Amino acid sequence: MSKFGAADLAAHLRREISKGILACHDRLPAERSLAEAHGVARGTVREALMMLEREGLVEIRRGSGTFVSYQATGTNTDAIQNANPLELIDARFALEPHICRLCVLHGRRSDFESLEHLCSEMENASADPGRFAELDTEFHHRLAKITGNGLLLWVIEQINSVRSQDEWTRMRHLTLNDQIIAEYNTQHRQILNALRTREPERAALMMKKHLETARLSLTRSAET
Amino acid sequence: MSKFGAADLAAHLRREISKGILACHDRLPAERSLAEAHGVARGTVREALMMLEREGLVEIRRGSGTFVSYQATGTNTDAIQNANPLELIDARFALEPHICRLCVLHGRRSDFESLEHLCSEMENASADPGRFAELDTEFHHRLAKITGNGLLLWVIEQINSVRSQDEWTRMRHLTLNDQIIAEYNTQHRQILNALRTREPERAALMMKKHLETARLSLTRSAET
DNA sequence: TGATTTTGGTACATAATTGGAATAATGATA
DNA sequence: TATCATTATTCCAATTATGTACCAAAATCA
Repeated sequence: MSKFGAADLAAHLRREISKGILACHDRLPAERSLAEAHGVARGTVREALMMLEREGLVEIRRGSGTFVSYQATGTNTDAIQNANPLELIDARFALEPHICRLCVLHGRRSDFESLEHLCSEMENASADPGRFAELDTEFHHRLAKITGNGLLLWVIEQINSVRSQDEWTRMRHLTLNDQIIAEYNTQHRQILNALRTREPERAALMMKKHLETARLSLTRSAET
Repeated sequence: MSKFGAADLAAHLRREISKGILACHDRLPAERSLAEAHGVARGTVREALMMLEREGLVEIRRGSGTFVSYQATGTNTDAIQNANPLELIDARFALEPHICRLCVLHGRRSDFESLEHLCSEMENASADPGRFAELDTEFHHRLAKITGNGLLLWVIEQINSVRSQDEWTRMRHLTLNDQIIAEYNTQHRQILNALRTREPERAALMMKKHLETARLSLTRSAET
C-alpha cells in the first residue's frame, strides 16, 4: 500500500471486494490485525470500515467481526473487458445509425445546439488528440442521450467504458492523426446537419460512413 | 507529465477520473503532494482542483482532502430494470437488423441448420405461448451468438434478461395470440431464408418487419 | 455451565496532516 | 509599461491519526 489514511484503506478494501478477492460473506481480518498489517492505528481502520458499512459493502458485528455483504457482479465486465476494438466497432455499427434515426424523432433544437457547440470544440481541439477523443466520446454519448431511451444510453455507456482499456487507448493514439481528425470533424457536421433537417435515413447513412472511416483507420493501424 | 498550467493539470485529473484510475470516493493526493509530483506550485494545484469542484467531479473538504465524487460508469442494472417494453423494442430495432447482417458474414451451414430446427420447434409449439416465447428468445439469442461478437451477444443477453421480468411476461402473454404466433413463424422463416441465401440487407429488412410486428402488437395491447 | 479469549465500541489527549487565505516576488505576454 | 498567471512563503483553521486504556458483546474452551 502506498500511503496512510482511512479513505485510502477504504479504497483498497473496496477494490478487493469489487474484484472478488473478498467475496460475499467473507470475514475480514480483525481491526487490530488490519491496523498492524497496513501500518495504521486501529481508529483509522475503524473509520475505513465504517465508511464501507455506510456504503453497504460490509456489515460490522460487535464481538464477531466484519463481513462482506456485497455480491460482486462479475458477469458484465468480462464480455466488455475482453472485447477487441473490431468487436466494438461492429457493436457501434449496429447501434449508432439507429440512434441517429431516433435522434431525428426526439431531438429538440436545444439538443442540436449543444451538439453544434461540441463540434466547434472538437474543431478547436484538432491539435490535441487526447482532448479530441474525449469530446468525440461525449458527442456519441450525447446522441444516445437525446433518444430519451435509457436502455440505449446505458448500452452506449458500457461500450464507451471499454475505451479506458489500455489496448484501446493505444490503438486510438495510433489512429488519431491530423487527417483522420479533420475527416471526423467533417463527418460529425454532416451527421448534425442531417439531424437538423430531420432526415433520419440520411443521418443514419452519415453515421455509417463515419463508423466505416473509424473501422478503416483501425484496420490500417493494425496492419502496421 | 504534461507541463505548466492549471487547466492542463485539471484535464489530466479529469481523464484519470473518467477512466477508472481514480474511482468514486477515492482520495486524491494532498495538494502539496500533487504540486511536487507535477512540478507546479500549490496555488496552481488549488486552481485546478477548484475547476474540477465546479464541474462536480471532486469534493474538497478542508482539513480532510479532496475526494472523487463522480461515478464513472453509473448504476448499470437500474437502466435495465426500469426499461419499459417500448424502450426494449427500440433497442432491438437498433441491434438485431445489424446482427442479421453479421450473421450473413459469419454464419456457417451448421448454424443455419440449428436455426432451422428452432423454427420447426416453434411451429410445433404454436399452441403453447409459454414454450413458444422461450424458443423465440432462443432464436434471437442464437442469432447474436452466430455473429461471433461477444460484446453484441452480451448486450442481447442483458436485454433478454428483462423478458423474465413480471411486467414483460404479462405483456407478452397478452400479445401472443394464435395469429401473432403464426405471423412470427412466417417471419422467422423469412429471416432464415435471407441468411441462407447470403442476402444481408434482405435479412436485415425481414428482421425490421418482424420487430415492427412486435411493436404493433405491443402498442395495440397497451391500448386495451 | 462458567471462565477465558477474541472481537468490536468508546473515550480522550496529543501530534500530524490537510485545505484556506494572504502576501510578495517572478516571468511571460500584449 | 501594464496585466495576468505562476511561484514561493507564511500562518491559520479544520480534520484526521495516533496511542492508550477500558467497556461490552460474542465466540471459544475447559
